[in-house]
Amino acid sequence: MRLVVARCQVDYAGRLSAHLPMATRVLMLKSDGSVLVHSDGGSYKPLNWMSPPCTVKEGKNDDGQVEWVVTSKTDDTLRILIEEILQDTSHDLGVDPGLQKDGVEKHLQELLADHPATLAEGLTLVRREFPTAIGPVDLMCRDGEGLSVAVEIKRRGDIDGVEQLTRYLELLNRDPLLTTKGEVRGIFAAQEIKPQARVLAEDRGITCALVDYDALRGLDDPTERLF
Amino acid sequence: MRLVVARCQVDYAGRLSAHLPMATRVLMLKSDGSVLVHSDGGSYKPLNWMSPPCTVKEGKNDDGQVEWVVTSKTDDTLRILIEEILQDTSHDLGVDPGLQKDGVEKHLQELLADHPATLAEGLTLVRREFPTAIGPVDLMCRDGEGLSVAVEIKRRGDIDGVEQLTRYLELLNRDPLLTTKGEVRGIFAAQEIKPQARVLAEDRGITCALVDYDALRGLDDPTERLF
DNA sequence: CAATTAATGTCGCGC
DNA sequence: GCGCGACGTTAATTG
Repeated sequence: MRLVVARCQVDYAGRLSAHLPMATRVLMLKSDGSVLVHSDGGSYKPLNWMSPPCTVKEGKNDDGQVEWVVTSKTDDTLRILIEEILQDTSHDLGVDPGLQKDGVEKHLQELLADHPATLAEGLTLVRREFPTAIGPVDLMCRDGEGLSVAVEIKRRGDIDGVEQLTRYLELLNRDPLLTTKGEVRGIFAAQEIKPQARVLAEDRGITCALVDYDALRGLDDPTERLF
Repeated sequence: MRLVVARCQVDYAGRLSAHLPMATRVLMLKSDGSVLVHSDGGSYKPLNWMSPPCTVKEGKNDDGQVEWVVTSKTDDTLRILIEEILQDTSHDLGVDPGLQKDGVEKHLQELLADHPATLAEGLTLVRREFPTAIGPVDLMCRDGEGLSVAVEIKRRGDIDGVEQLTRYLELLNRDPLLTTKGEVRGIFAAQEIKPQARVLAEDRGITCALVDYDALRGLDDPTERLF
């Protein structure tokens, strides 16, 4: 890992063209050849970058100025013209042991699979990742009357999720094995449901269920935490 | 902007929980309080981070080790336990003049608006950003027989774009002014069309059009480039 | 490898 | 400020 602070100008040509005027920035060169150009603001996204695999070539342009040219196999090019270097350090970081996550959709699905009744009275799990021709339904359940219920789980429930569940229901309702006692119902479960999504869901007869992640986690054995 | 290279352990609690074991990493502290934790790999996304606005508090934990606690208004917390600092430098970068872009969907829309006939024989432009109750249609056109044609433009055509165009068509076909000579047709134009999207489009009677960006650009005056 | 889907997405525009 | 869609989305997972 090499960290360079420099006054530089950056030009990118690839899927689009982009240009950064001369200014002081931080250049992060990772050991896989990738390059990040950061300013003192914005969020974690660099102003400009090159994704690995790529190679950096240090040289001089026609005017004798230092220029780095970063190229990838897909013909993307990042050209960094350097006017002045304020810092240039290198460190051996070694391989990172990596990130452990807890609380994403997969985990939410596990919790709801263990406690389907929190979604609707009398609901029991039939199968997780129930397969259909266009992809798996997050949870397939059965309610107290023996009716099939398809559950789509999102962390943030927006209109796309409702469309997705609608497509599943359309398919599932063509299956005579699932509809013996009546139409397959849909439940749209999310930690947060956007108003538009709620309206669309109700319009399609889909039930919305707000999920309380912390409460669900509380139902589980506390020793099961990752850390 | 402060750059720190250190052996550290990181824990994040917020919308999810995440944990990074002790290892050597780069910590980037931006002047708005945001913090990025980078390893020597991955792509431009840090292993962990805090988005602005947030504040960093340097202190010591119960064992007397240096600990940074980054907090935001939304109760997100990033805890960085520092074992050893290998580098610690600060620089005044000033405000970045910012990025200029060229070549994204907007530009694609301009090009297709200038050359609608590349989408379908005899197509002429009626209006760009044709307004409907649920948002503007990218291009509203008319074909050789005087039929209305709605065009949705994407760089990458996936299923969402087809759903979007479907919703537009549903609305447009309720307008008697547009349907005097027959139903409004839909064209889904993109530089790349995913198989799923193509199937769904055909199922709904929507025509798919692959757009050749370079060829289109060739039809235009080359002096119009931004830089 | 391609395709599909989630994301602490982020970013920018319009209302 | 919220809602919505684009993004050089990126990144992970699965067939």
